[in-house]
Amino acid sequence: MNNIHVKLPEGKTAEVSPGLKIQDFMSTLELNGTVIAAKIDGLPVDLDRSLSMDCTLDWIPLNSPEGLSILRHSTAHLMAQAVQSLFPGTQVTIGPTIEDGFYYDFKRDKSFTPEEIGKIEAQMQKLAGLDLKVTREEMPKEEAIKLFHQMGEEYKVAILTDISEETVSLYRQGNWVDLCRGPHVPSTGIIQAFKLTGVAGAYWRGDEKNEMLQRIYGTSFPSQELLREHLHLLEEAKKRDHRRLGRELDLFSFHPIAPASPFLHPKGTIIYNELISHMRQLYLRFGYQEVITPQIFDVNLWRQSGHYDHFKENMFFTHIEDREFGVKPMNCPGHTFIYSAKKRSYRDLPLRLADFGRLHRYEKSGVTAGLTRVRTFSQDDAHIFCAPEQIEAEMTDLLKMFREVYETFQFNKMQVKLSTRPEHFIGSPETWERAENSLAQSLKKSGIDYQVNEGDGAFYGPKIDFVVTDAMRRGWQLGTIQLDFSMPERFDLTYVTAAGSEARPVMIHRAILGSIERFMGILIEHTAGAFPLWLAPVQLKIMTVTDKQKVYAQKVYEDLKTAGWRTELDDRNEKLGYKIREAQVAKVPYALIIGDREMRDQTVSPRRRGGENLRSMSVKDFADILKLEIARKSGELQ
RNA sequence: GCUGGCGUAGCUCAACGGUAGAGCAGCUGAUUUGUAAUCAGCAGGUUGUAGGUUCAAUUCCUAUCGCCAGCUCCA
Repeated sequence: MNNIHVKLPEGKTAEVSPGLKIQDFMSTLELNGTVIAAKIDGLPVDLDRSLSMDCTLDWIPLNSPEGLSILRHSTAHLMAQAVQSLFPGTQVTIGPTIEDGFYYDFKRDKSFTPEEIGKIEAQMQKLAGLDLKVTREEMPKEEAIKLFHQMGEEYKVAILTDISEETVSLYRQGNWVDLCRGPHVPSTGIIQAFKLTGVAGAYWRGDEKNEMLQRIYGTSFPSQELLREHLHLLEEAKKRDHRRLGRELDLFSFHPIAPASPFLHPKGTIIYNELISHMRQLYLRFGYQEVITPQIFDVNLWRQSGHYDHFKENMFFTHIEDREFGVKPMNCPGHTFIYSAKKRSYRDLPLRLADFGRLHRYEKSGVTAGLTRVRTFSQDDAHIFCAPEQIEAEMTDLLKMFREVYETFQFNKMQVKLSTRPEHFIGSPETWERAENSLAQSLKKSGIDYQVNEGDGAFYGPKIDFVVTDAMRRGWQLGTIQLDFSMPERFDLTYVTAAGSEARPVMIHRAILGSIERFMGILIEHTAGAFPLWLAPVQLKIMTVTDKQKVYAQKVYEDLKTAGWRTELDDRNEKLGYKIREAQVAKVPYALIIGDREMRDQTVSPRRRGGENLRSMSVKDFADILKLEIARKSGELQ
């Protein structure tokens, strides 16, 4: 038989005899690092795969993203093997790789206790220590169904039934076998550094109508060191958790008396109000008018708007004088009444109404979390009533505004998603198409890259969602722009065109920060609580070195306070280092040190949060620096 | 809502069938201090709530509320 030609990375070609296993071929080469799988013509395969024809061969090293994913998938198998050896009768279902780890869902009547998780980990160590060979075999689907049926693995049978291919692959390690596409590590000994990180219930096929399975989460790394690093990173993220910082910095609290409803403390309220006043400044520039609308409406409003049908289980209701009222979960229906309070002309459009009104949504217990999912909140909400032909111009303005806002908060990476017509929709397909096109058009015109989420739009119109990346490289969906043809219809909104005929306006729902509360939570984690000067609840902390400077410090304090700076005075009889530390821990942007020298020269010595010392200067000079920093609204991220 | 875990002083945690202890924070006093913690003393708790088992419950059991991790949902 003729030899075959194998193209290797870096352009080399090797001639090998057909049937040679990749791993045997590998041993003839000098490879750097650990290769745990390979690619034949771009398709990932196991190392025990035989080379049968001319091909291009690539290596998948353990420390590559693909290699890591294979390692984790194999670790999931190792875990499943451990579970089934320890708890016979437990059925396996699926066990995919996820970001930073993997999970495996099991069918077992009892859930796994922490002690059992420990045992599973130990068993995994043992199985890894045996360095079991992981081998692939293929068989006809029907045969596999029989096999898994015999084994009592009914979930695997269900998965197999849904597979369209006629041949499926199985992986064996020791006496354990699983249905899997692969590839996998060549032997279990490669799996060294792993940890099981959690247990949780999960519905079979992600449907809450299905039975609940027991999910075990875990993660796996090429080395103990990398695993430790990862766990350390998790610890760091915990330190930035806004719930923890919210308490430590005295920003907000929660109480069982009002579940999932934040109490904003004075310092948290400053941030909240600064965020709103920041948006108000933009509204002035972008032509918005702020309105205030009722909190509670007759349920008929919610019937008319369609929210009652779709979301009544998420609304709060109250009954009085034989009328039923619903607490508003959103502002838009209220705004239609301002629109239609008088006869509108095309000259009124676009009409941009902004509302920071408090909203209440009954979020199911179990889904709420800190500030990021609450039952009462407000949004930087606005509705733009415009003529259909104005959509594109409005969009251009909006995109500009969105970008500007996110840049201010140093969310420098922004991902944009355009969601199109869903299965169930209202309005005509033509209107939808026109709307989707104008959204896409404006995005392109503004030079914004976006991805299309087919069929993910709201039932009343297409939308654009904005996802930003924070300092911990986590994505957060913040803003949204939604076109709405339904609400103007339902509330019979009209305007008189230039030609004198009646026409239907379009409504654009939009929020940039989204929920202010949630945005605060995200911002706290993004900045690690070290807010830029303009947002900092306490901007300056004046501290004396000894009691001798008390009077002068008091005067400096009064001056800065009168000038409008949020200032605190620390003239306690404590050592300077102690005071500095407190200010630093409280993440106050500037500490102003006042000792004998400053008193003599009538100056202050500013120290920036983080340790940088500025030269001594007069209060006036310092205030100028502050003003500049405020004007830029900038700040370094920690 | 579902699965599991956890509720002890303001915070972080200890004690574990014999009615609770530390550090930090707080208060008082001493110290007068120059860029991330001076020392000493004092005070602080119906052990989330309600039942039950027991001679005795913070500890064991049940229910309930809340929080946490996921799942489902998110106009």
